[in-house]
Amino acid sequence: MQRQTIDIPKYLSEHGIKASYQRIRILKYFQEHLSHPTVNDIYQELVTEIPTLSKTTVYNTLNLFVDNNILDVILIEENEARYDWSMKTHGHFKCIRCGDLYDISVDINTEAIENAYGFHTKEQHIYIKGVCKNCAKTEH
Amino acid sequence: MQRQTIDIPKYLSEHGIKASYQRIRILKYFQEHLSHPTVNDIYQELVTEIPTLSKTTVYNTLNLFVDNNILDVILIEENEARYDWSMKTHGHFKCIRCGDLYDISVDINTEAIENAYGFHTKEQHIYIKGVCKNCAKTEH
DNA sequence: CAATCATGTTGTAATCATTACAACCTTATG
DNA sequence: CATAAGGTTGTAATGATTACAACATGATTG
Repeated sequence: MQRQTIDIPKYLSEHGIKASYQRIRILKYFQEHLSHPTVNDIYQELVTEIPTLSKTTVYNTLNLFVDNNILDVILIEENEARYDWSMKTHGHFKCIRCGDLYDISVDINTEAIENAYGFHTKEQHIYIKGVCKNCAKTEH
Repeated sequence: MQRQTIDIPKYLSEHGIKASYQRIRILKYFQEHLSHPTVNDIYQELVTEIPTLSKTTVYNTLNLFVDNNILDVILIEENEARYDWSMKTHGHFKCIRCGDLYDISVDINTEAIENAYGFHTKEQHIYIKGVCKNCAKTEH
């Protein structure tokens, strides 16, 4: 499913969520930005267009979306959560120099782990920290 | 290297850390508990034997250990950090029913990722959430 | 041994992300 | 309209983490 072509109100209804204005705008943020925003990133941008927007609403909405499997939480920062509209399982790479966050295509064999340990997997999270291509270039 | 046989003061010196009483006791905590404690877990247990212990010291010491690659931070909880004395690369599994945290033996092909994206890897973190063997048994 | 200096520890206060809660507003339904 | 259910908002509380300054400790030098 292409993120760009999604009918957001319809998409919300299909996930059992009533399509309020704020919820539409917040999900639209993810449609327009292929990034991994924090609560504040979203709030700061939307509050310029929706002056009455409350940060609590952003929190409520993001939690609602996570509970309904529309968004994933990325716990790669030490102090705040980032959110990701994941269309498929992937991992994240954070550059410790420039701080940018990249999607990476990586998968682990959860079936082997389930067999070995008897676990039933719900989510898998993979993240790598290091130095990105650009930063590796600039200062050897 | 077996965690049980390590000479802690010597181990700290080898990592360029002065072996104070508090630092020894905190690292010893990891030697005695094969768990993934929070700052509070460590503080609560040690303060009974070291009544003057400050929580700030636990924070300072754990940050010091992480900076010197003795401990890893596990960001699997939404609200607080856990710490792990990792002897080798592995992943973590958190049961969403009982809340227990397990070590799992899993590795990803970082070399392939480095080649594909030009990243230089410093750390890799893998965690899975789901239902553990015991909890899967108790309620179908 | 005493003096001195660097380093480690402690407690309090501040910071900051997140949540609780109550009041208010909006929407759907009869 | 009237009413109820649900959504939004703002403020206050919570709780993990850090900043900072005072104090204690341990090593070094004369």
